Amino acid sequence: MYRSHTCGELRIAHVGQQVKLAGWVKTIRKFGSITFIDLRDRYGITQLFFNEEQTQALEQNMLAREFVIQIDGIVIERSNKNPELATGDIEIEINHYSILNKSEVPPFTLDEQSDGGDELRMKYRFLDLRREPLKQNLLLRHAIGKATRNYLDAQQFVEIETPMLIKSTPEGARDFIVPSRVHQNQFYALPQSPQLFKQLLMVSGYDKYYQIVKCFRDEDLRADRQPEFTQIDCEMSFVHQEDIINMFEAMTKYIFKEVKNISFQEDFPRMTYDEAMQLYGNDKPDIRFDMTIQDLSTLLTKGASMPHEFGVFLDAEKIVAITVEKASTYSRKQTDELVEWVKRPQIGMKGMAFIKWNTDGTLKSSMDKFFDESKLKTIAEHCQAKPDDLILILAGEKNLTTKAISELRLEMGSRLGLRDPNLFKPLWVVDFPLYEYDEENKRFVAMHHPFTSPKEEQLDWLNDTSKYKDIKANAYDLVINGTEIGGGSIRIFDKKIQEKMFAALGFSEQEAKEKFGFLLSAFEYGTPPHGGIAFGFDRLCAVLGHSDSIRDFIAFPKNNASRDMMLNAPGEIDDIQRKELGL
RNA sequence: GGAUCGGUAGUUCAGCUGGUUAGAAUGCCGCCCUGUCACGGCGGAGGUCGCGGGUUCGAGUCCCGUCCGGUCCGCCA
Repeated sequence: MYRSHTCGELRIAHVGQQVKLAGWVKTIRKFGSITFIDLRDRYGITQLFFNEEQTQALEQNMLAREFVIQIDGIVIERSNKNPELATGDIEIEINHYSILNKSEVPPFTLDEQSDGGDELRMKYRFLDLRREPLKQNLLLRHAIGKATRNYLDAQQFVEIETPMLIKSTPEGARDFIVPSRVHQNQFYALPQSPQLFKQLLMVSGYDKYYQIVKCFRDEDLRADRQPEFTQIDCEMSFVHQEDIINMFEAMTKYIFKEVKNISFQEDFPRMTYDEAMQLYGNDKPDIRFDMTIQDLSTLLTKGASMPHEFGVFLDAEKIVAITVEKASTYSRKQTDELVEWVKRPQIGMKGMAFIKWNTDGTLKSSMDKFFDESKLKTIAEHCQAKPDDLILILAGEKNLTTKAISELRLEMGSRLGLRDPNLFKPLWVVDFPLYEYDEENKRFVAMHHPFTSPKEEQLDWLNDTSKYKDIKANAYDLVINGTEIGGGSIRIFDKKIQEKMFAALGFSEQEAKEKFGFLLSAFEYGTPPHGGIAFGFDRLCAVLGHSDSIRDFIAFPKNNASRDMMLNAPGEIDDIQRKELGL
């Protein structure tokens, strides 16, 4: 027996017991003839006490950080207790210890706050995972997964696995491709999601399905995007949008309660896509703070109600503003800095105008040459500003300006500390457009995916290209704190409508049959009405863990360039493999 | 595909307008220390300044190229 207890469980009540512990040497603190060692395992830290005799024995053995040791000894009460530590009331007086394995000096410290850089810690991920914060993240992930399974199991969902080696499909993200050895010059694709399989399972009659499942997308990465990621993938039959939203709102509440002991008393608010875009410039609004966007286009563009000669506004397609409360004291330096911020290439604005409504009632702006004080006041009032507020105004091309004001709003929220990570503000965004126009390829593409059903009352509009941009879908996203946590839709279950959808997306009948024939075929054998949702499991973990980066919640993540720094993958394959695969 | 920031001791970083022998902290090694828990004190070792080229009397510092990493845009139904 290597151990009788873990390093996290001994308490004052164990005093006097003979115990065996095993773990890693975290720190060694030597005081002449006595020594303290913090022994660590995943359950916690227990202090070991080496008396004079044992300390002398230690010196001969060269114990060092991260050695794996086993000890036996007696639990004693500490004379100096450490309230910071769960086991801080006791320590183990050593009778005997043995080194189970030695360790090189780790390349970075494995404390709460490591001294190592990202690159190094990724390379030695197995060491980084010994650190408390990452351990907590993985335990949180486990707890969320467990709560999810508990909830769905109680609701009679069945977890069913779907294949990883499937067929490449058009639309959507780029597929990861796996060459087939048996069938030379043919390729499998790894699933971007089990979308089609879960729909087929509905046809098969498994009316409540879920799976916590890996998905793969061969696109460039971000802090919140990995090439392989995990979804909580769900689908239900005989449901309307309302049923899905209720079911998974309850699941979300259950997870928060189980994992964070946070109760949401009220229903999650709902907002249409159009409202979200108008008020927040964004389909995943962070509603922890207001600072909603005011549209000044009708007031200030060419031919609009207020006459003026400010060319930037006259030439603009769209003029929008946000009101930053109690920020009228912003200095010239601070506003200049904000102007530079919006001019960065990532934002891409040419400039920014602002109005300060001072506490003495006067108004000062960057456009004083063009607007007298009464006009400034009209604009400010239009923005629902009050004295002591600062109004930031952006003008330009419609899409760019919308995106920029949305980013500016989030930036101001961050700067003013309005994005409290301990506050969770979920909402549903509903009524997404069915189609989105792809400027590059001059055609409509499915905003969600090609199996999403249009609003029933707009079904006829599928026959009229001019109405495509206005068709809304039975699609919904769950957003928490500005992060898209989940998204889904009620699916098309009628073969004719599905064919029409494929046609609208520019597939020929031949192509549709080739790519999705099995689905169309299944639609001929009794498909129930169905819909579902998929949650980004990694993102959910990150949000609950108060982090922006999903990497911290994945045991072995990839870096920004899709590389596994520890394995140094991807790598070359040898000629024999290459030949076998016909590459 | 693009923008941007970075690469100097094991590690995290400083190193100004180019100028003696490239520093700090931490880690590591040695000595001292009986109540620490970020222990403390004293001493020591440790560097091809990512790589290649160029400018210069002289390059960690300036220029060009390249590789690697971070963040973001495009992309991600």
